[in-house]
Amino acid sequence: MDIQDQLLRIAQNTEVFLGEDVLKEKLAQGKKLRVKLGVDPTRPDLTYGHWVVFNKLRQLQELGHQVVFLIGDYTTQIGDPSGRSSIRPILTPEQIEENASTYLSQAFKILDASQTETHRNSEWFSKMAFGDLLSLTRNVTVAQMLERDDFTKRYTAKTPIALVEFLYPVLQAYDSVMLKADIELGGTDQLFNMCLGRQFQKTFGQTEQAVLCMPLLVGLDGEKKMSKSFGNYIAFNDSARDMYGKIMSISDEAMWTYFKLLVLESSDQIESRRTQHPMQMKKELAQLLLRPFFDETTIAEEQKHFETVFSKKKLPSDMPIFNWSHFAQCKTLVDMIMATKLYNGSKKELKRLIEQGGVEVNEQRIDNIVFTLTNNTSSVVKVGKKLFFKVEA
RNA sequence: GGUGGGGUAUCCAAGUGGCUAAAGGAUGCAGACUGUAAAUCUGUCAGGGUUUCCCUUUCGAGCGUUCGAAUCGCUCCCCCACCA
Repeated sequence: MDIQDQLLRIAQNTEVFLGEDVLKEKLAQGKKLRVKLGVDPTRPDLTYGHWVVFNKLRQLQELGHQVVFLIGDYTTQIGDPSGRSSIRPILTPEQIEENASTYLSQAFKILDASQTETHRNSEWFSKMAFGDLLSLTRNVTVAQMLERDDFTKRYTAKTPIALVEFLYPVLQAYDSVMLKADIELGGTDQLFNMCLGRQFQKTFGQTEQAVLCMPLLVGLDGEKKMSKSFGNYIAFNDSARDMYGKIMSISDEAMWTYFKLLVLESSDQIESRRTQHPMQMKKELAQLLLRPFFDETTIAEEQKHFETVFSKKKLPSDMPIFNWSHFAQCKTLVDMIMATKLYNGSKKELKRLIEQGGVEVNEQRIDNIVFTLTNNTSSVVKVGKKLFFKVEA
């Protein structure tokens, strides 16, 4: 592939692309580029939000470049004080290792493991002398720090910023120096840190890394970025059923960005999809997005389940079964539902749900909270939109 | 270090002695309408019970004043701003 095409490929879907000239030169020399991605091992569960970044890494692998995962084990041990999560417990090295390996095994569902190199930043930071850290911090000014978007926001909103938080960008930037990164990848929220990496590399006499910011994938609510802390995510570890259901529940508008960022379809392809029924397109999206994680049979089953339960409003073919003996202590239906442990709200919430018509027995709505099933008869109970179970004699 | 302002439920935020399990938003959940989309409307949103009512816990933490405290007093913890 010629250099211009490679650059186009690299730039595809990026929100920010800095350092194109330097990159072009390196490509002209036929250099195998080192592509850095920093990984925060506090939360091992990956979401589709990460997929956007992995897609870019995979593209770069396909172009023959070297992906370097940096596990921020050292920075994690200090404990991330950002936002309100300052209470977050500091992880032990064992936990960090475990998280890191979970992270990688999930990542390799999208990426080629054989073309990936991993490092830990404890390799250099654990040996670093305090004086060296001090001279690193000399390279950055406070005004510069405050320019970082989220610091600006927090500062003007008068929410606290801990002093350590200023060190994070510094450490991350130094990682780029140690890894001799040619490209660093991240979400747009990483822009500042990655630019600082460029600055540091220059100070250390290296060529500046190119910076690629991938857009943040919008979450299930259709507004905020997909993130565990907002609860609007689809996780790589979700069950096929959850994944399918969650994809079907995204908004039509968000669906097109999913096609673009996750499936990597061109705008022509997406335009032609727009002319068709959105629901049908969403089903296709779900199929495409489940493929790296599940086999075709499972996907087909989940599609069928979805159609039965939600489109036709019929009962699902499989549901948990409980024997009557399980409910020996139960007086009312409410007690029985609680006894299955499938409902994860309070008893009071469940009663409210019944009062509002959210509970059915044998497809008949229940409207009083003292409702009782006839002993030793088989019934199907539906609680809310998604929870079903069967009671058998 | 000095001065001033603050800490209320998942989040934002009102409330300065009883009518307050605490206004109003937002989010969530359920119902209607649908395509488990969006929009809209309605209800609900601390826990438990023998459920037109009763009990328990909750307004940063603790102690106190009072028949009665989110509200008043004392001590402590934390945050913000300005000045240094």
